[in-house]
Amino acid sequence: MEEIPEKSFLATDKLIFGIGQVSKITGVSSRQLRYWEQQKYISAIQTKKGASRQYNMHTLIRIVNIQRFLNRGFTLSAAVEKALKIDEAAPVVKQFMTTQFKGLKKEADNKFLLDFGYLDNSKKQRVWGIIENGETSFEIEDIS
DNA sequence: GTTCTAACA
DNA sequence: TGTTAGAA
Repeated sequence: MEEIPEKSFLATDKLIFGIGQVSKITGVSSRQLRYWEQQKYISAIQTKKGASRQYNMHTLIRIVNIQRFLNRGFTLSAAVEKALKIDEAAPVVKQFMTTQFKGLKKEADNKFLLDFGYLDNSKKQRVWGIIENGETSFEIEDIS
């Protein structure tokens, strides 16, 4: 039997994409990808000589983020800085959500409640994240 | 057929 | 940044 990794069921770092795949997925031209690498904005998996470039999932996501900011009108260098902030925030947000997110309640087709657990140790109030029609907000429920 | 590097009507 | 060349 194949052993299943405990931290994540998908070994995302082992998913690799060629430059053509990345270009089609992200809409970033291969010319741009090579230029960005030259500018040290992104990096391909260590490869020999003039062999074809391969990118891991993290780099793919990074490329997607940079492209999104470019589409919003940012310059390349500004887009890279924005993407870098996301790279820093992602693991923190992930840790917070995995520990604090308790479950999901579907209240209607267009309304979901995210259970964020107790507000504090008094356990007298519960925090809900609300998402309704694309709008998000918080709500505190008093527990009697 | 795809990707690489280098160069530029 | 696009595109093109010749090579791998």
